[in-house]
This record gives sequence, C-alpha cells and structure tokens, in this order.
Amino acid sequence: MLDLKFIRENPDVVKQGIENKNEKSRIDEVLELDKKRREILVIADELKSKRNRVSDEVAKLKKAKEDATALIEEMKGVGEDIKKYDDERINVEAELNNLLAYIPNLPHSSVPVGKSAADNVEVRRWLPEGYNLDDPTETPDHLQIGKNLKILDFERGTKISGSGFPLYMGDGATLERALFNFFLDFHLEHHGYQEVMTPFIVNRESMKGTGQIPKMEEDMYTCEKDGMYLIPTAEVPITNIYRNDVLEESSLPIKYCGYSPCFRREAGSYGKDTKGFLRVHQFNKVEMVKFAKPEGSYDELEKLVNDAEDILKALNIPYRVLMLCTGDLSFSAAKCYDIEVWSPAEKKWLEASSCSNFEDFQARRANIKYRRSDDKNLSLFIHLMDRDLQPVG
RNA sequence: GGAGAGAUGGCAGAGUGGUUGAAUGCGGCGGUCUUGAAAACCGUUGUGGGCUUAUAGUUCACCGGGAGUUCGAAUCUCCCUCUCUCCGCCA
Repeated sequence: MLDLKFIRENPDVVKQGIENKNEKSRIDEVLELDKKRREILVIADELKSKRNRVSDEVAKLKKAKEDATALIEEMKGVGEDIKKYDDERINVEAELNNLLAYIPNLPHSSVPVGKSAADNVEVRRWLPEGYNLDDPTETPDHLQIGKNLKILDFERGTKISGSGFPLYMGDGATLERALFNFFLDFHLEHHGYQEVMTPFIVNRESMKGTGQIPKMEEDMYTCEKDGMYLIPTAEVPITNIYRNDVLEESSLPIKYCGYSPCFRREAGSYGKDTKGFLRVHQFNKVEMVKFAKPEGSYDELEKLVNDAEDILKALNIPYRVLMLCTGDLSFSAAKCYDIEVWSPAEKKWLEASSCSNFEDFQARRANIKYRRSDDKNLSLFIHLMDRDLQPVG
C-alpha cells in the first residue's frame, strides 16, 4: 500500500510510476475520496469537540448540584448528527481503502522502464568452468529423467489430488528433501540467516498483510469453513511474524530463512508452461525475508541476490541475473532481480529465484515499524525484501 | 464441544457512568549531586488522523475487536476474537 499523503502530494509521480508498471491508474478517484473524507472529518470533529465541551459543563453543574437539563436537552440531537457523519466517513474510507489496495508499488528509479519480459536487462551470468551453452547434445528433460529413474510419478500424483500435484518417490523424494535441507544449512552457515518454520495455513489478515489479497484472491486455496488460506509462499507467514509490531533499530536487519510447501491454484493459466514442474499447484520452496532499515535496503537487496548466487555456484549450475523492467515487476515490488538457470534439455533459461525489494509497501500494509535508537519517539515503516528458491523445477 | 476466569500505556498493576490519556511501581530519557559511577532527588516519557497564519498551536480518536445505551463510557448491554483453568473428544 502506498502512503496516502504521498499520493496527495505527488499525484503525477504516482501516475507515471503506475503507467510504467503497465497498470491502470485510479489516482484521481483516490484524491477525490481523500478530499471528501477530510471534509467530513472536519465537520464530525467539530461536533465531537462541542459534545466533549458540553459534557464537561454538565459534569460541573451536577457536581455543584445545579440544574443541567437545558444543556442536556440542547445536546440530544448532536449524538445522532455525529453518527451520521461518522457513518458517511466510514463508507468513504472503505471505498478509498479498496482503491488503495489495488494501487501497485512504484518502481525504484534504478529500474529500466519497459513493457514486458523482453525489456528485462541481463546484469551478469555465471557458467561453470568449460561449460558450453551451445552444446547441441540432446539432454533428457526432468520428466523423462523422473520416469526413467522412477523417482517422479505425475500420473499417480494426479490420482491422489489432481493435475499439478507432484509425487516424488524413493530417491526423488530424498533428493528434494536433501536440496531444501542444503539451501537452509548453506544460508544459516554462510550468510547468517535465522531459520523459521511457520504455519502453512494462515488467516485473512496475514494474506492482506503481504498483499495476496485482494488482488490474487482467485489464486489462493481456501479453507472456507475456517476463513483460512493455504500459503502460496512462506513470504506470507514470515512477513506476518511482525505484523503490527514496532521493532528496535538495533535488531535490524532481521534475516529469516524458512522452508515451506507452497499452494497455488494457478487459475486461468492452463496451457501455458504447464509441463511437469513448470507450473504446479504444490511445490517446495525455501524463502528468505529481510526486515531492514530504509537507508540500507538496496545494499541488502544486492546481498540477497549474492546469497542466492552462492548456492547455484556451490551446485555448479549455470545461471544469469536479470533486472526486471518496470513492466515486468510484480504488484508489490519496487525492484526485482530474477535468477534464471540454464536448462540443457529445453535449451533456455528458466526462472529459479526472484529477489525483490518492496521498500515500505508491505510494511505499511502489515503495519511493521521500527523505532530509531536516536529518537525513541519516531517510528518508521521498515523495508521488506524477500527471495525464494525452488529446489527442483 | 461444555463450564468458569480474564484481556488497561514498554512491562507490572489500579480504576465499575462525569476535568481519566488514564493512579502507583518498574523501565526509558533529561537534569541536580559526584573525580567518575551507583544511590538519592527533580522533571519528562504512547500511537494515529485532521485543521491552521504550520521546527509551533489546536482538535479528534484509541483501555482485545465490533455494535448499542447515554448529554457523557476504560467503566453499563450485546456479539466476536484471543489467553488461562477444569471436563469431554482425539485420525
């Protein structure tokens, strides 16, 4: 969520940012509602002020054992008026908040303006010693390997749950477990992250806190009876660890790393990249989330990318780092690097990891602040960033 | 699932209709004293939203969340959530 005050004061900057992100702008409506809200607020506040004043008068008169019925009579209607204006304000606010929830984060100034994935910029690539991307040798894809070794059984996964629910067997299951175990151990040992294991089903407030709701509501698996959601990424529970909290500056940056299964309905995406692991309803992921001060957040983002690269180097996997252009950025991101690994079977780069800085966009939504140590009274929204990495796929 | 108890400021803990944004203690911050520190003493100490002739002033809201009663609610009524204790159930 963007800061309403910032929108009010910089409507053109906001509009331009949204346009660069290929999203639609409803800023004028927001500004109008914001104005309306403040007008109503002033009227209601004045009435409340009067009510408070007169109530004190009544209290004084009663204490002095004098007659207060005239004042009480005078105030009889005021309560109803206040309620009328408050109700009106609540309606306007609901409409306003609904609009705000659909306004994306603005791209950082260092992000190249572009329309689509074609405009993303390759920042660097790394290949193992002597690796040749143009090697024409036919390599079996993961489906074929999985079948040959009897370590993946998509057909039976479909029988158990439906399509898009992978079943790992024997060494396949062991490999999957070994990989996310390795990711976790590597980051804990070398990069100073703290491991967390979170609930995998969360409430609606948590989903709102990281912005999956309302925009992505259709893509979530729900437990309707309980009003709960299966997490689409561990980013949701990890970020919400500190929802409505004020952190101490000295504790920052906080670096969490956690494994979770991820559940996504992938509504409306059939027929596109649906082969094998490329787009499934349940997959495993190791997620990293940093809670940082605004000043250093872009340095932290670079480190986050480097941490991810270290893993791929350790596994000897060819990769490249892309900086996403404005048009390809996700709703909440201000800046994002994708790490793509080379698939020798498909002869193309496949996304393996995504490192985003959300700045204070999610922190404002989730109400996560920190208190500066030089000024105990000042609390600011912290900057959040996250990174995910999938074991197999 | 049934019965009971509870939820107040950073923490502990008063307050059951009228100057209560909230006693008191602890903690934090500033100061006095001291060569320095401790102790003692004095002062100060929440968040958010508005308005204005805007490093200030003023106002509104907030005592788990929501609705209600009232001229006036932390305090009374109703609903919800969560925590604790006891009973039942438990793949």
